[in-house]
Amino acid sequence: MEKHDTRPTIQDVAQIAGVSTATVSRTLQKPELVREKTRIAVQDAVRKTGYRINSAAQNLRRNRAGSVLVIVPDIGNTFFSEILLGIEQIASEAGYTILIGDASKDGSRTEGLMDFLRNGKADGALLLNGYLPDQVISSLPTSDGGNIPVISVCEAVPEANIAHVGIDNKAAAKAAVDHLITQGHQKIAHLSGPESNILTQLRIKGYETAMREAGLGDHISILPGDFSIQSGIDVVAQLFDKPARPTALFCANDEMAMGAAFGLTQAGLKVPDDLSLMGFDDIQFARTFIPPISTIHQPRSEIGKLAMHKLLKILNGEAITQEHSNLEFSLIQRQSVRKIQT
Amino acid sequence: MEKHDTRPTIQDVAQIAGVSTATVSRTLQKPELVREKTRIAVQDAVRKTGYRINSAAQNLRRNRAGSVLVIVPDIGNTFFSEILLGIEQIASEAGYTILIGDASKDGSRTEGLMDFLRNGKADGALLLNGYLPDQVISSLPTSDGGNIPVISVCEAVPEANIAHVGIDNKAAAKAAVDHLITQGHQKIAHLSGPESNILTQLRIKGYETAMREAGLGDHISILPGDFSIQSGIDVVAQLFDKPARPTALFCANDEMAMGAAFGLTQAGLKVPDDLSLMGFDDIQFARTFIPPISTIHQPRSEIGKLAMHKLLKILNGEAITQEHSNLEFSLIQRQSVRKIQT
DNA sequence: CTGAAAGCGCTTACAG
DNA sequence: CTGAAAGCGCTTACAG
Repeated sequence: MEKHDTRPTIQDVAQIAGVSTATVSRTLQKPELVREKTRIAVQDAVRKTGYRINSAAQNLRRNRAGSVLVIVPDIGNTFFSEILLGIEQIASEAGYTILIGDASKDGSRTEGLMDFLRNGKADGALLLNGYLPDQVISSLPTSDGGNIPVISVCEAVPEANIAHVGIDNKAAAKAAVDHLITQGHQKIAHLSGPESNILTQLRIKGYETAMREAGLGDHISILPGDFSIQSGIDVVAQLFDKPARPTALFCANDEMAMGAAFGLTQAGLKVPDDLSLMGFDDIQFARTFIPPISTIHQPRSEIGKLAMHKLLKILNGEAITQEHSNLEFSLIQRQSVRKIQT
Repeated sequence: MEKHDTRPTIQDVAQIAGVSTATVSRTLQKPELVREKTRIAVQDAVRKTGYRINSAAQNLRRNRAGSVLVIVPDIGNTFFSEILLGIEQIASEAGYTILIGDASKDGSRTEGLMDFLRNGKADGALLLNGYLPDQVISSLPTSDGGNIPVISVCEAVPEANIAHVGIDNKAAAKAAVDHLITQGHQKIAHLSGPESNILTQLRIKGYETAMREAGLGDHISILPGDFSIQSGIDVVAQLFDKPARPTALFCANDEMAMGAAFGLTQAGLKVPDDLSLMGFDDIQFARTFIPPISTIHQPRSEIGKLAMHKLLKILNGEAITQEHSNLEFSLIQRQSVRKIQT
């Protein structure tokens, strides 16, 4: 059993292969530069010694970290895991490692996590939490191309000059509400996310647009939530307060829709008989919830992959920041919406 | 806006402070070794230059990676996120960074991920997936204390000489079944995890023990599942095949319990009226599922913290491997189990 | 196609 | 309490 500090180095390989360390390095990094015979000798020596590159040395020499930081608001939220998987796949193909930082919901840890960039522990960052103060941005190191190697995912960072990957949230919210309207609903309320959140604002806009275009402006009713299951449970009481109780509730995410269904059940009401529910995101549990939740599907894996691809381009000095990409969402009809005869 | 390759180094700080790089390093690492006046001068220079340590250089010099690998079978599984949070908290306090590797359910990627250890990209590993072939273990570098810096979490790795943190799964499964028995159930079936899984085996043992001790050995009925929601849905058909349909089903995890509830609902049956359900793990969604799932709670955050603490000890050469620690579980009664009059 | 040599940014044993 | 110097393990421009 070899000791930690006894790992074979490039020196050992060079000695055994009878070449210089430069040749070993070349064989490993750019084999096409090395004569076949030499290459084979080196590869044999690598095998014989069990040599593995020392990443710290390589990174120091290459002036990079070999890793990218992914900041999520909450690791415990299933919405992010598929995005992470997409990111990780592309990153590892490119030889990058992923550092996952949980920024806690209030975003207060974001700044601390950004030290990873400043310390050179990460070469770039993917922000899934829509939070990045201007002063933090300006303190960040830039990539070779002179760009800030940071990309916002799903939640755009308002005003920041960074690239973004997500979906058209306003259009998606409108599609959700349009669906409810198509099913005959008119009194449609909206359970929104936290006020300051950019997604909240876009989804509210989509809701309002759909309602107005259908001549339902008078029925617009926005109830404040915070994306948590609990705020879905809590909204049920408010629903009863209304003089004209809505027949449908469009929730800004699936968790709140599930919470609302739970609260309704506790109050002796049923979904969709007593209230139709639309969610947003299509998280894993929405499909087998009772009843299964109709929702907006986001292509999470694709979003993660595209975001990482873009970041790689910036790191290679190929791309410019500031570009926004929206991927296709889709409407998933399940059993939480009932058709109303009109 | 400074360029990436223009970050201030310890040299710059030394020059401005009028001291040697050694003194700067000491001020940063062991301030008590430096005279106050000197220390202040250095700290001023650090502030003035905006100096941040270069981790790659530090790690190279210290012959460590400064990070630990956490292997999870599936990032998308909410069960792991709280464990991860616990791990991350302790790790970051100790100045370690976390690399999360998704091993995919079949464990086939585990070996690839172990290259992080061999490459020196990680100093140790936390295994949440119960898989580590012997030959991999013997190829791993050891820590200063001569121990293998790997700890299994939740799922013990059979036969491997590595430390472990989790709960007493057999006792927990027995407690779950005892609860069902206390509620008057006799025909209690068990939906198990995948056969080869160590947790599956322990939970089956707990189930069998509880049944036998209650004189219910004849009612033992083990249905094979795989921890997925789908296998919970699929089990419903098998339930109907039985000559004497069970009145309760103990599921080896919450996802399968939720799947079973879903399948039952689709078949026009209700939980707990037609079948009582017990889950295991107490994942986030169990509490607000309809009906809320009775289950076994695992102290996930504590498990993560303890595991990371142990790993740190091994990395510091303080602890020995091979030690097993079980934390307290608890039985959570919710509404998926009905009391049977006897 | 290959090697000698410099250097990436730190840390630390040694000497004073 | 502080500094000069060696060295961690790589990569690469330069020369041949």
